[in-house]
Amino acid sequence: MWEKKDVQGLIKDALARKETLVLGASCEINYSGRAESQLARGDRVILIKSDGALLVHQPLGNAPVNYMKPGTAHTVHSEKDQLVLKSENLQQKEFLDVFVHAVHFFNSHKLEDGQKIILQGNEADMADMIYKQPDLIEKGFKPVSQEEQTKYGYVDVLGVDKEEVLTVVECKRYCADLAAVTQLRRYVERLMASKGLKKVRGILAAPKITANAQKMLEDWGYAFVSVEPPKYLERYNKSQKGLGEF
Amino acid sequence: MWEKKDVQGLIKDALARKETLVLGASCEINYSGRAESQLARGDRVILIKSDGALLVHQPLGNAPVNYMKPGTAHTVHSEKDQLVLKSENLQQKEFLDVFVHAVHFFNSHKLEDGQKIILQGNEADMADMIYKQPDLIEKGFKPVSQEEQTKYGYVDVLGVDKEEVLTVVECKRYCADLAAVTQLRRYVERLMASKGLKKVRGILAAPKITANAQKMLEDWGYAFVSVEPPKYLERYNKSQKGLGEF
DNA sequence: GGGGAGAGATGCCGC
DNA sequence: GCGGCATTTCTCCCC
Repeated sequence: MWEKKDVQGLIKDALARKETLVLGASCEINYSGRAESQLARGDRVILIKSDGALLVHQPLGNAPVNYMKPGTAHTVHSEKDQLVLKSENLQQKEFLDVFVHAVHFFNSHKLEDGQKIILQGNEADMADMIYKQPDLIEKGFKPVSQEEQTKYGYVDVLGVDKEEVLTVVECKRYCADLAAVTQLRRYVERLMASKGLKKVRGILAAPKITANAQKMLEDWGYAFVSVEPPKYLERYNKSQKGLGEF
Repeated sequence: MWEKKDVQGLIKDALARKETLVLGASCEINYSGRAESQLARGDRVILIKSDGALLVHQPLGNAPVNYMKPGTAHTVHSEKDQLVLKSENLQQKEFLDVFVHAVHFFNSHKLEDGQKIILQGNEADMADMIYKQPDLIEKGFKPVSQEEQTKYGYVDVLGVDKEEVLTVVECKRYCADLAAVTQLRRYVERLMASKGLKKVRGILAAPKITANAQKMLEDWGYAFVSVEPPKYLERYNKSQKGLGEF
């Protein structure tokens, strides 16, 4: 069993040495900043990183229940037989207090990691794919140069159709919703205004589209094209193919 | 120093007992699912929860670099003197492999927490505040009943101005952007169509608005009203007030 | 540093 | 389950 008095010293040392520290504890938590929160006593994992980032995780779920951004300063002290962790981010004007009732585990270690994650299959990769295979949109669709594209804002793919009508393609890697249609509409209107054109086509490229979004799309004279983002479920699809061969 | 062979057993036991486990290790990570990622060798903290959620944190930054959702199954085994953690979520068709080179620390514990966070100062609270103090929008603004509100969709506050013109108020707790204006526009148009009205006013209530959004708002004949969400920087403001008294 | 938009977004609530 | 939308969104990129 961990003595709170000992843990107080361990946390203090770990913070001073800029180590990453992990604390499993029964605690109460209060936060005040962009909003306010209270969390009554329960078991949580608290992670503090060398850049000052703090995360509080409950035993279930994906997202942290409380957190503080990098750049936060942390101090520990004792208060009426309680271990108190105070976190302040003065730039962000945010505050978080952890009142520790019991410590389940503690660890700290200097962690070294210069690697960056390589991620493939995002929306930019999807736009690249369409650039290289414009038939995915429709026959006769010709993308224009990348430079032209950035010039007129954040349009994913800009091109002309087989009748040389300027066409905006907005990519979504998920099921397209109302917001996606609104976004496409904004781009089309912006282009019509900036280029003084009467007709600019709008195409939404996504694996799926909701019924409401489809309706709004049609109301505005735009079109939907079903396109799967690259690398989507790649390993699953391979394993299924493997099974199918037997 | 931790022996990988020992840690393999510890992880296996912790998973079997549905404990929360924390692993500090040098590792490589590959992911395939909705996208694909590779992460070369480096030190990270890996958190696995009793519901199967997995989080991988690098030593810096707020967000996890890799993760798996609740419902994921985890197994450990040895492969060429390497400890390998394999995570599979068959419902989501997602896979994640962790190749452990060295273990810096490990802990596992059964965590109990039935508490839910209480958060105040979100957008719904902001809408409530406007309902109770309609003068925050403008003199003569009268909100209509909550039931009426839900009937026509997700309008934050629906009311009438001093000249009895139907008015949609969209709240944002942050600096309002182009998407916020588009959203307001969508609600106004939806209401005009469903009620057959020629004029419906649109008001964007937020602490700030970007210059572009302000312009688009004016182009469409809508208005901006500066409103701070409740509980915003409460503790900071109190401390400042305290200082000012001296 | 602000603005704009994506995210392996996630999570919540409604129907 | 899908749909619509907020999030203490966060993060990245570009100006």
